[in-house]
Amino acid sequence: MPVDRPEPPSRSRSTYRHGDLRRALIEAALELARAGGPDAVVLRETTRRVGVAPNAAYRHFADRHALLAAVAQAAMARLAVTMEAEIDAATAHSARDADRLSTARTRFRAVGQGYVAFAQAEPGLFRIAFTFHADMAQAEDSTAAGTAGRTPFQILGDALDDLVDAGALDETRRPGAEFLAWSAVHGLAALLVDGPLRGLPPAQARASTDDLVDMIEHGLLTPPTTDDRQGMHG
Amino acid sequence: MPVDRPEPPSRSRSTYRHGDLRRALIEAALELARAGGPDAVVLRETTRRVGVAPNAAYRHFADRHALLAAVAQAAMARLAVTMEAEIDAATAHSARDADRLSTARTRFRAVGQGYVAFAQAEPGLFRIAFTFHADMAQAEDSTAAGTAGRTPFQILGDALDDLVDAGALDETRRPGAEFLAWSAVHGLAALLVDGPLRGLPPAQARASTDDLVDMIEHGLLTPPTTDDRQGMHG
DNA sequence: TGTACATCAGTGAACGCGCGTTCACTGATGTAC
DNA sequence: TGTACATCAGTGAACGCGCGTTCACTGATGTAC
Repeated sequence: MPVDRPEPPSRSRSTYRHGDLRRALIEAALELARAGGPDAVVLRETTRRVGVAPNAAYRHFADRHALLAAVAQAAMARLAVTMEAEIDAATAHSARDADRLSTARTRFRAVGQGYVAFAQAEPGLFRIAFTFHADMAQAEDSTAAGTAGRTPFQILGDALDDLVDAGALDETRRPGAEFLAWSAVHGLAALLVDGPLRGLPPAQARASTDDLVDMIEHGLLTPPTTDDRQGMHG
Repeated sequence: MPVDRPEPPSRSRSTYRHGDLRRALIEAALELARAGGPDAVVLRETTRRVGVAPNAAYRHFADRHALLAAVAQAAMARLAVTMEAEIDAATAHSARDADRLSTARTRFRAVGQGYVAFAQAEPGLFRIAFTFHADMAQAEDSTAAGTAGRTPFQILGDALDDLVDAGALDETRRPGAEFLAWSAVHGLAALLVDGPLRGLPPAQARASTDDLVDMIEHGLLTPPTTDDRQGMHG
């Protein structure tokens, strides 16, 4: 029978020394980050929560920074999950009578909503994801965890590609569009997390995000006119 | 001869005990923040740099947090100064043949450029300004330092008002426009400071900011169309 | 199947460090007479 | 002008704390024979 392989690691196994200390440490550290951001991720407290000696962490992480980096990566993965879920929910609603254009727009909007919703719901995780970012734009080692999965950056890029395919976004404006859209949405998220928009009710945050996505869409849609920067060159 | 006075004080004053310890501490702490962000602002190191006993700080600040808050306020003031300077430089260039519209646009663009330039040039100060923000949107105690001066938020608001006055921005879209524009520019700044755009050459950052401001202008200019969110309601 | 052995995940104790904050003080300053 | 005094900015020493990291170790595990 295909019984459990001699595999040491697993969630609730008592077969090995601990089971899966590395994963347990990351999860405990994630809880700390959730509550207090990057500064709250303290090695000793992490091991304490797992019920293990402080130095046991050094079997799995070179030092505190390595733990931080792993937590940041996990936080980024959670952001991606939230975004995917938001996309699924939004497209499921409008799947019936939606044409290609409106579907692409719905998806694009959901990308922004998911991003902002995560930042507001999990400010600590959002902050650590960017404090120790592992070059999110490059999706090189995103396959490390095996589950592959799109990064937030890839999710955004795909949504923009959809807009192009649906004819909502001119192909000539596609290059670099990620960074424009990303900046706008990230800025709102940051102001909600760390800035003067902290404490805004989620409903208002959603409305603001809608307005912001409108601005992005219109801004990206409109072809550049020649005299746009005349003030700079006059 | 004007030999060194017995003065313990800072600049050149010999009038009082130290002269102006509070200001000296804030300036030393600003240097720490410049180099290492909020976490680098350490009370003991601050007093050490000023050449004073650690507990001397408690004559001027209730605790470390109060020092941090003062540094954040000073950093925000420096951001405002950079923005004002950018505006002055930009409008001086185009002052000759510029009409009202292009002047308003130039000013608006300079607001964004100044903001992003400061973030890139002084990431440590930019970060502390927002980590311990004292409700920047409310300009209540901005007169505390005596120099009054507009806050970054006010500068942005005034630039938007100019756009409305010049006819570049529809009055109906003015309310809330600060937060849309601010989000976009702040996001780019944040990605440059803390995110995957870190290390982008200043020239490219300027170009990206121009693109972003274009997007904002177009996005704010275009009146909302009724079917914009059909994907959400279908 | 049983035994000897190598591996290496987690232990226990300790380290040096720098931190924020407190206490009772001291001595230069400005002021009242 | 001179003297006594109150003020309070800065001192010196100490505190308890929790941190990250190191060391030599131990003992359960998987493996070779």
